[in-house]
Amino acid sequence: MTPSERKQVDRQRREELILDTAHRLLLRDGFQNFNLDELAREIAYAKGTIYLHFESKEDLALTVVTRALKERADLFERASKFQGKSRERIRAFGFACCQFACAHPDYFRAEMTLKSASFWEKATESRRQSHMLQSARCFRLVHEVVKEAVRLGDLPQGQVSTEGLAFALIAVTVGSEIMARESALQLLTGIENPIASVRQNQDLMCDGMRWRPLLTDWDYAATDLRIRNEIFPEATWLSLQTG
Amino acid sequence: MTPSERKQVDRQRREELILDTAHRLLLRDGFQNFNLDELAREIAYAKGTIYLHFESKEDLALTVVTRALKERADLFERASKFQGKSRERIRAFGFACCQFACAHPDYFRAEMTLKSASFWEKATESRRQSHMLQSARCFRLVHEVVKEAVRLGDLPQGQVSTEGLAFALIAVTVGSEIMARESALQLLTGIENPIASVRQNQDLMCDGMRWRPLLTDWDYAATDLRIRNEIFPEATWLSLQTG
DNA sequence: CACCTCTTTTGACGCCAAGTCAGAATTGAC
DNA sequence: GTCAATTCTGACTTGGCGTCAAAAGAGGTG
Repeated sequence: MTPSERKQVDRQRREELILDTAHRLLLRDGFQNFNLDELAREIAYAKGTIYLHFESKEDLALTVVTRALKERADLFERASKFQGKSRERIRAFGFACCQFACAHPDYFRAEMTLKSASFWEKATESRRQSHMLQSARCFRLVHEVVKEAVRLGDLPQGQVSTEGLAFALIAVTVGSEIMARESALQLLTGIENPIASVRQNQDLMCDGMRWRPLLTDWDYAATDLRIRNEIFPEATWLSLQTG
Repeated sequence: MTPSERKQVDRQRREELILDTAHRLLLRDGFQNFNLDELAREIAYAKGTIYLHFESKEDLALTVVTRALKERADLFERASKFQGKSRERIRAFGFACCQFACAHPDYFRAEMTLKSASFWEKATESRRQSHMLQSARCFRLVHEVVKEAVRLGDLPQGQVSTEGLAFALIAVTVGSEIMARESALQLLTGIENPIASVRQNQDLMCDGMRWRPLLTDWDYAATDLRIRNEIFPEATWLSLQTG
């Protein structure tokens, strides 16, 4: 390893230290209260050093969020490997969503914050692009399964394009994840397990599309077990649903 | 009118001036860039005066957002008056959502921002409560129709509670409204008309619940016209959908 | 090792905006 | 007209983002 290579590696390591620490502080305090002086103290580098890596507080926060989004896309990638009927395959994505929601319960709240114009435009172009790239990965993986389902005849395509169907799945998922964490709404609806609500709504949406086999025509609990065993052996939340 | 009554009225008027102006500036600049010195200049009162009405910048922004949410609840209230089959009645809420989305396209983005802990806790208790009150009004109005649909046998109730079904409708709506305004996703999905996407997804969700009459078994275009004529004569967006 | 140059890191400082409060202005009673 | 009470004000304090001149470090040379 040449000295200049070593420098690169050191720099990378430092960037990860910044990101890990920033992630922790962001979770604890939220973006508004998240403080770069404190971050500098925690990582034992000067504040100026942070600005050697990131152009602004927003740029840093976007990078933290994009890292989480990449995890999501990676989980989706794994989910897409599941072998089975098309609706079982899309169910594996639902499983991935749960896995992700457990690891990053506040993800979508953060995602919404950073999409406000005043935030987004303060981040660097390259970081915005890499966020959109991960976002597109997620969409494409879902869309592929939808297209295959249509091709196989499991999913009747009426007026709505395959893109529109993929969008519907994403919308119901994101909406459920966000709203199920609303404490006021939890009280009103009596939701105890946000994850179960998300999956329930995904099921309703798939049934609405007439994506076969319908919920009542197949043992999806068995599918879930297969998904866990074959794709996400590390998943721990599944017991919440049945127990 | 006594002098003290007149004072009350003046104060109220001033509060509305603040809220109207703040609303405009918030839309233009977003919460981050929204500046109280500028607001003070625009309303031609000193900054201190703003603090006679609101405890903090967050408190003010929450009040602006709550005013919009009240409009939403009022539209829902009107929608609930529609006479027809239960699924037509819930469709009137979908119509109200569109009406609201036209008036406040950025509403949900703002709603998400203000629900982050660091924001929410800086507003006064009473303003938080009045936000939750309007939120609950929206939920209850939807929930009433769901319960009635179950009672009438239009909506089979399986595992999911009526609250869960109402939640599903809200989740798909909010999720669609938020995601349909994501410019990156618009590109990927080819969504041109966010409003149409929202309604489409609501339809899919209702079909998923087997809420009768199903989309294919009823002329809902005719229902939409009735809803407009009878409940929302001021609506202008409906032509977008058919045209 | 001493010296010099080039790179990297630093943290005190400038600046902007939220929130405060002592005093100015206004009101209304007598 | 005077005075007390109320209302309003905007200069000031505070806190945190982002900068940049200077300090520290790295590496080469005699």
